[in-house]
Amino acid sequence: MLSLSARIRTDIERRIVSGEWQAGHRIPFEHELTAQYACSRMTVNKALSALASTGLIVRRRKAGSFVAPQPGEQALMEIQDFAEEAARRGLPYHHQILRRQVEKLDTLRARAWNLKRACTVLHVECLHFIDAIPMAYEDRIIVIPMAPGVLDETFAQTPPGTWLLRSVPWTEAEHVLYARSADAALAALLAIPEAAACLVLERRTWYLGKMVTDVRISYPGERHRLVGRFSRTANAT
Amino acid sequence: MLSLSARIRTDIERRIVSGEWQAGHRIPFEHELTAQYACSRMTVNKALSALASTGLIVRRRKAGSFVAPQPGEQALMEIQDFAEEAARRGLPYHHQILRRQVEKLDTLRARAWNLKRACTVLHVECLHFIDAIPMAYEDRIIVIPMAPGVLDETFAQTPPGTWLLRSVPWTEAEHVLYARSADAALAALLAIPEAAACLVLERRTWYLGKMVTDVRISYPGERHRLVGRFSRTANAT
DNA sequence: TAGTGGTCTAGACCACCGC
DNA sequence: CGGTGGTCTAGACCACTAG
Repeated sequence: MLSLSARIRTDIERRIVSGEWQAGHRIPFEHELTAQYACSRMTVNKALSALASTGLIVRRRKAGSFVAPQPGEQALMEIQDFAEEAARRGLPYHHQILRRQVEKLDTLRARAWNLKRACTVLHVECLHFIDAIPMAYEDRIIVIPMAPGVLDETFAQTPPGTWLLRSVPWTEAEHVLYARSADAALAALLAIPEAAACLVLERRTWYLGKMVTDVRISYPGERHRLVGRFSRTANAT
Repeated sequence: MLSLSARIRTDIERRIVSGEWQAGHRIPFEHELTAQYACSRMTVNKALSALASTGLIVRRRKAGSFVAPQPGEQALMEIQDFAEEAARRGLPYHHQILRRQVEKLDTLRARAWNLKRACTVLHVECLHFIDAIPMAYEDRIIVIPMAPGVLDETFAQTPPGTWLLRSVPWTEAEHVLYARSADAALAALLAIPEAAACLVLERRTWYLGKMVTDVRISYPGERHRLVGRFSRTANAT
């Protein structure tokens, strides 16, 4: 049993994550929702304030409330976009697609990718360069039905991670971080000595409980650091 | 200019992080705060609800509102307590203090520890064992004035990270993660081959803008993984 | 300037739960 | 049982800002 304000909030949330209301879409005014749900303005305000505090919407006096432009990742989630990172540092970025093919995963191989069932996926490998130096090797599968349009995308212009962030909604994610020594193949790709230490980030993303993508990104240990910031001060009002 | 409900919230927040109100302390009832701040109950309720949603307090009908037992870390912050991790996995834990000495850091050495000024600190090195296998090497400095009582603590019973978590409040933290190859000394301590890949976590913690502690924890890459989970669904009501 | 969100009031009813 | 928090109402005044 949800409270009315919680129901209003989840109703709006669902429309946003489903893509029905895209970034920039204007949410009904408080007085409209008041009429729609037959409740007082305070109840609506509580729902919208909660959404604003999570960053899902932004509110402007006189203008209204709008779906926030960025799906708004948090902390360590932000590290994904290499092009953006390079731009911040004023360095040129490019990427290179090493593989892009549809694969049928049998049960065994599916399990290796943390999928429960056999499945048809798009398998992509990609190298990321910042200032012409290889900064990361990305090995990724994308569950095709979860990413409509992915088969029309070559990733020539936009690397797969960036494309997915822009095109596919997600609700849950998991990161796993560990260090390993580069094998010969990885060392060659990243132009580092064999057995050099690498930082490996595995990221799995779901939408409403269904796997969207599973990616393993390997960074040369000496060239990359992941940074996360935390604050315990509440971020309201 | 803070709103009244925000002021009530930060007033209570400050008493909690300062230690004036310890875990389990009962916060004044809503009607008491209503009288104290000469405002309506809704205003007080908004402040307390916000604190409850961040996990800083817990609220129980008929009983009242209480400072939450755990200071409530988030996501990757939780990885710090080895004893707890070992207990979850049903394995024995112990630690070994390799160094514990007061040091005067000159400006140069202070900068190496990310401190801006010369400073007197407690320097601690510690090895963590799970199931008798070395799981991490910890190299830490503690800014003595920020951790009252630290000079009376030998860390024989409680490792420094756990002691700090329990004894010293913090408001901001930063994590930096990277991979490196173990040098001879680290390899010997962790009982791994020289040049094996290690995951290094640097964590800096501040209280109201002043550095509390700076720690570098090195994990054998093959023996440890850091996991973080994220969800975009709001976690209220 | 008019309309929006930001905040607050002084009530109200209810569910829950410790006594 | 009585007191607490959970939620909601039907107003109100104000600050901000887009048009």
